[in-house]
Amino acid sequence: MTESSWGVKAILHESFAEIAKAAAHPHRLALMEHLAQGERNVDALATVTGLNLANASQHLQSMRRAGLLSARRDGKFTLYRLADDSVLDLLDAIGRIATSNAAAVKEVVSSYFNERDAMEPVTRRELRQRMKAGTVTVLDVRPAEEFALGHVPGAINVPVGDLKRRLADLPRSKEIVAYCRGPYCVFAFEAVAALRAAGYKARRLEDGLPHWRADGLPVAL
Amino acid sequence: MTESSWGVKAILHESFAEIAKAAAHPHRLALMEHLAQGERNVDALATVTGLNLANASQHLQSMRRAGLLSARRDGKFTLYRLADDSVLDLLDAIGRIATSNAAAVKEVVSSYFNERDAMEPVTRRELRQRMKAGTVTVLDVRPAEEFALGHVPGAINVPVGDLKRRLADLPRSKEIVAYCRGPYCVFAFEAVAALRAAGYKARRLEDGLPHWRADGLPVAL
DNA sequence: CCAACAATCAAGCGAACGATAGAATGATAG
DNA sequence: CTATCATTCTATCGTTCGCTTGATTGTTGG
Repeated sequence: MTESSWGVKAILHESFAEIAKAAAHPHRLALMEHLAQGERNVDALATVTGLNLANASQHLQSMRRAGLLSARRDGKFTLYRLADDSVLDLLDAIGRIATSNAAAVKEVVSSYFNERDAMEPVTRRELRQRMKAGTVTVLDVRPAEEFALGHVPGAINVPVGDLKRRLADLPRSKEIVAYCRGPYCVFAFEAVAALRAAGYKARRLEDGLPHWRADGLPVAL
Repeated sequence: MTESSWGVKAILHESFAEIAKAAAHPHRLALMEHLAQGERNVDALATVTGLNLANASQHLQSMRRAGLLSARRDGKFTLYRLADDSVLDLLDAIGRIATSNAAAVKEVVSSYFNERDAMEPVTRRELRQRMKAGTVTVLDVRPAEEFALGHVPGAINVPVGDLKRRLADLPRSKEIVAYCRGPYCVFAFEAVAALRAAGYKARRLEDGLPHWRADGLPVAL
């Protein structure tokens, strides 16, 4: 009985290691960040991450084998997506360890969080209430393709690169809440900084669309 | 502004990958499982995991560099421990993905969970209440050294290998709740099975001591 | 100061990984 | 049925990883 547990432990640790290994590459993390926004085909993912097609395909397959992704065929496209919301938890856990224990990350984060209180994010709960009350403008600063895969209902899509030239689209009367891909997507930080510089009252939403969706909150298409 | 974010993303993904990589090895996962029980020196960890000393030392150092572990010197010993409770979250997230998406793990888990309802674990909250009411015997089936590093107050320590010959130490009147190192430590499953075979009423505690401690519940020494 | 022990360091080896290019497969549209 | 496009497969090459061995550093106790 206890002899058998030797092998069991080994099997579990080996399986766990395969999952961690599948997440343990910068390119694969980038791919997952994009996949968290919604289903995408290989070519689109390769383009957006700047990877060679075959290379992207191999990374995606290795993550699929490990159980991080699932794939389905649609016509001549292979559409990949995150296997599960638990994959988001994994990414969150890694991020939390990084922000508290990795020097490089602490530095980057603090350079974006320099106005500590001011950058304090709006919670999903709070945003939901203020949306109902109509006291806030929601701004989605991701690229249009990602916006198209799902966004916070009523949000305005202005990719961060277009923000300066499209300030006129945004009402000055209400506070603006900006969001993007996730807790470590810098677009929302940059957007808030730019908006404030232009005299707007702006804050960012905690995390991004993937967490909003995983929380069971409504998503518009 | 948006040009700078290219590099920022790369830095973050690289740092995140280092953390995942540090967790992505069966031996390192085994080491962390033991460290979750409390501080240990290199030699003790090498022995308990069956690793060569230098090898264990190298694995521990790589995890320390990645921010998963911290170390302190005590006399001629180097005592390692988990850097943070967030490391437990990482291990949990990996485990959750494994149980839902990895074939090998699903098989192992289902073989231990074969009596689904019967194996349903006791929650920490429930155990705490029943401890106060005195309606339960708590059984710690980990090795004595780990018990010594901290255990649920009032728990009886009977390492799983000694269980059959020490059944007399356990009262038949109350239900027994067994726990060990964590959600994937098989000792508690085996103990519950053995106890039931001997006519006891027994269940296992959800997770193990590390989660009990991380939850802020009292730990005795 | 020296002997004993804990841990790390340094070098070397085989195995696994990651990227690339080119061939092969699968699916659709004419 | 063929041409085309999306993706995967195969082979290759350089790099990194993991383990072992033996030497080195650091700390304690006599």
